Amino acid sequence: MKARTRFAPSPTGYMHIGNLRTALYEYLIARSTGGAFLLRIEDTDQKRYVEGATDIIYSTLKTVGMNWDEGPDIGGAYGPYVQSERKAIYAEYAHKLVELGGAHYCFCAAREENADEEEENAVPSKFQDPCKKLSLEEARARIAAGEPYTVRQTINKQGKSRFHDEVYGDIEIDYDDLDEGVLLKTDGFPTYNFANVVDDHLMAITHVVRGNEYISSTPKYNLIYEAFGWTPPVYVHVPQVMKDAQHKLSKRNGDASFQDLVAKGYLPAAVLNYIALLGWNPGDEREIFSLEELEKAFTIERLNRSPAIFDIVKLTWMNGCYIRALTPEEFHRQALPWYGKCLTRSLNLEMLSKVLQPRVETFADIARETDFLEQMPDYELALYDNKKMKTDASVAVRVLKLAADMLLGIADWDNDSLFASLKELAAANGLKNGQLLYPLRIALSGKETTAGGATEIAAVLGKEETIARVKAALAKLEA
RNA sequence: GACCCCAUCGUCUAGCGGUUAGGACAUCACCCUUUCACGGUGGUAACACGAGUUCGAGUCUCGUUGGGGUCGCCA
Repeated sequence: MKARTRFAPSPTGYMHIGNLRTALYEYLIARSTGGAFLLRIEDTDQKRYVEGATDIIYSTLKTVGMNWDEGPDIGGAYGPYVQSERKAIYAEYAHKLVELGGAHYCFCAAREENADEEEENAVPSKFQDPCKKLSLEEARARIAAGEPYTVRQTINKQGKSRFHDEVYGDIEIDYDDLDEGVLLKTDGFPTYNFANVVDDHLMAITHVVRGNEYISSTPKYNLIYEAFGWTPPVYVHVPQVMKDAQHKLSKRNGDASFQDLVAKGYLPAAVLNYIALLGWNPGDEREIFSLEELEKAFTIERLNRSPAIFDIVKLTWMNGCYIRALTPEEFHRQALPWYGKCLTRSLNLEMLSKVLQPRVETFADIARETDFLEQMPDYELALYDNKKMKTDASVAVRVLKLAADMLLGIADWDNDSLFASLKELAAANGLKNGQLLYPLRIALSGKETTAGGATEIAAVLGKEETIARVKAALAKLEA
């Protein structure tokens, strides 16, 4: 069966990780069945609209390669794809629904935003709407007189409502537990509860994929489908992405959005790969998936029911895998802008990339790994003490003098030549490699650990700076 | 509070009545090694609890506990 799915975000700001994952599952359901994936902008709440938010949605989906077949920008047979442009459609269907008995006009005032915080009657009662008793003629007369109104869902059914969800199975909810919510607001805009039903039907959506917070209200949507005589879609409710066991991942708590992660040096493909596995697994032990591979491997059956905690540590590991899988040229190309942020000195950047690629997990690690290249840090002479390498400050003085002389004569300033020459020098003076290389690395970096060894650092720094640092180190040792 | 959902190593998960409960991240040890990484090998670590069904339960049923969600003219 060819599925038609939709990603229907509201343009309220960032692309949240949970949203992106939902979009991914929608995309995968469409692609894995040879169906269509569409984009619909749900901007029925003008108060929450954020300038530029739709551009973030477009660019995020494009960045990760989730191309849509129909949408506001490219059109399609079921447009328009922006809800604010469909206002007349909702009004038409809302009035129709009233005639069909699925809704009624309501003149009650909106409840205060900050109504008595802790309602003393702890027993919440279903909203009892007096307007339900109004005759249609009476209601229409009041509307004609200019009185503000809403269209509110009418729920007169008794007993149990049942529906099937692809992930959660059969769910049963008592009709008495359903609220008669507003479908069309005073301003003429629909609420999500109404717009999504009308649009999903009109746009021939076959699979509705959304967060499981919508499970409770699904029976209400089914009532609307029923009243119109429409067939409800296949429901695929997905569990939440959590920050920890108690809290949902949300921008409000300062949790990372997709663009935050990219800005922190994560690769879009790695982020997408990681979130795909947050609630889905292939059934075997593969973990690294490109979008194309996900399209092939994905099935709704392997979606999970329990919430998943977003683990930045594992994402970081996975990002490291993606970075190492980059060709050296591609890594270098992507690293360049990051070098620009923290390095001003003239360095052998190709060599630096070679050293860094297997050692960084995100591009943001570059700054931490290269700080000493920009400027020698202050360091203790005790750094020269190393039992395993059998070195200390006095050994350092001796070997650095030897090295300084030899370095002057090296013509091919690259890692291989440097390493070969230094090895030879060590052998000629009865030294272990480490006794020569360890102090040299300290002299060049002033750090206990560095990305790359002594000769690699020398190759990155260049001849002039290397010799200058060795001389400075000698001066410091002999002071 | 009512209703709905969830429950396997710290985390993501496999498991669909009989397993030494598997993998990945993290962690620890060792190997490799010019430090650090990468890579390799090995280790520690889980079925929330209680009944029941069954010859046999992580797997099925019920309950308890814990957590989450819904109860907006937000989506």
